[in-house]
Amino acid sequence: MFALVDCDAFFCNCERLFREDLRHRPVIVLSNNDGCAISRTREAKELGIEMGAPYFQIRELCQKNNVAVFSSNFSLYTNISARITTTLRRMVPQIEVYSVDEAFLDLTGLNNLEQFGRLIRKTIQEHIGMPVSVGIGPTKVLCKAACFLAKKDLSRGGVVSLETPEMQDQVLAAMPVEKIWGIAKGRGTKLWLAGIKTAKDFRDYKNDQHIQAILTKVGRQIQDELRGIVSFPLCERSEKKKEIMSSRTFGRAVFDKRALMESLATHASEVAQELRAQKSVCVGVSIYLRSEYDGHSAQWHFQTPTNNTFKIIKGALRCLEMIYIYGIEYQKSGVSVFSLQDENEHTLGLFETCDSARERTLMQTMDRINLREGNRILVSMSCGVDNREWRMKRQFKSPRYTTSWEELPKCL
DNA sequence: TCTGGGGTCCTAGGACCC
DNA sequence: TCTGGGGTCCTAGGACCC
Repeated sequence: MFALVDCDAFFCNCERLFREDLRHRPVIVLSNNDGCAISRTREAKELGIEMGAPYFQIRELCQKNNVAVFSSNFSLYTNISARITTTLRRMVPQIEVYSVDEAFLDLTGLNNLEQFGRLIRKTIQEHIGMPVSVGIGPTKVLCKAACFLAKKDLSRGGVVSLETPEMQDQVLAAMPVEKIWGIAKGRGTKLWLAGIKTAKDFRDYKNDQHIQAILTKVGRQIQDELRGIVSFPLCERSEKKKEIMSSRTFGRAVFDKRALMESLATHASEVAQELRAQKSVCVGVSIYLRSEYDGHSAQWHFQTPTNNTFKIIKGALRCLEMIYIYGIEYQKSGVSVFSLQDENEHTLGLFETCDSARERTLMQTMDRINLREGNRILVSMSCGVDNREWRMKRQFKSPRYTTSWEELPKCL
């Protein structure tokens, strides 16, 4: 048996720890540039503030209802998270820290699990002051389902156990399929089309091959977990990240290449620092730019096995340079980039005219969206990179494969 | 005017090899 | 004009998570 310990409205409750006066007030925490709400307390949810709601749309609502609004403070949240982890480690032999606000616990050998769940809840509340919900079950997916109910149904006191088949039946039958851990909109729609609407429908669906076909291996694993068969064992996560990214949207439109270079250098050194902290060496760097303005993006990769800040910055800047050259080359050669849009002006894809591979993609996309006669398709055109309004999203990534110097020859 | 940032895993398909 | 079979490795892109 496992347990999932999941903090309630984690970022908000971190802020509340230092503000007694906020205890009963609605609180939200905003993303970078105060763009949108990324954490809401129950009181804020009740006001109708959705996850990811743009702040400019809810500002008035917040003012009217005396909502306490915070910009995010990630170093604080990381610190609180570490304290919770330490407390949990004292209570069970093995835990897997799944994210900043969640951990799975191995409950093997324990009795009275529901009671133990309540003890965990009480301990974290007393030691740190953080409210948590606990879900207990034979697999991680079932723990998640239990936790989902623990958060939703307050009468359960924040702890739900799915130890018995009867409880599993009851909870899964009331759970829409897209609420299952690992099933979101994309997979949810596919299941819906197969007539599978609840978690119980999914668990009891007999045609495993069909699930394999529409949801691939992951879908089958999730289905097994719902049946109580462990597909995702508890694992102490490797401290070594496979990719390290630093990215931030600009607060305002950026046209200036120098400004891009400067912020790229800052990101590059952040990434390099983290890379060395985990004693890794990157295989290369890549950068990714996207203009929210017209949806165009550009990326470039550069192979450079290093952990040296200077070299990483240089690599990133070189990528940027290549993007500029690449863009300008496009203009010179007269190649146009077309974006295909539907009648609502949603971009369906970007295509170049003189590339057969892209043309194939275009055809496939046309097939996929099932063009019917009478559909209005807008084709807009743009080319080049320079003078573009780079507003969104400049990412700097160390590559997928990070390793130690000793292992380096293997990945070259 | 204003919609985050950081990750993981899987698959398809291309390039390449014998 | 015809055009094997089997394998590996890599990458882009999709889907999902918090």
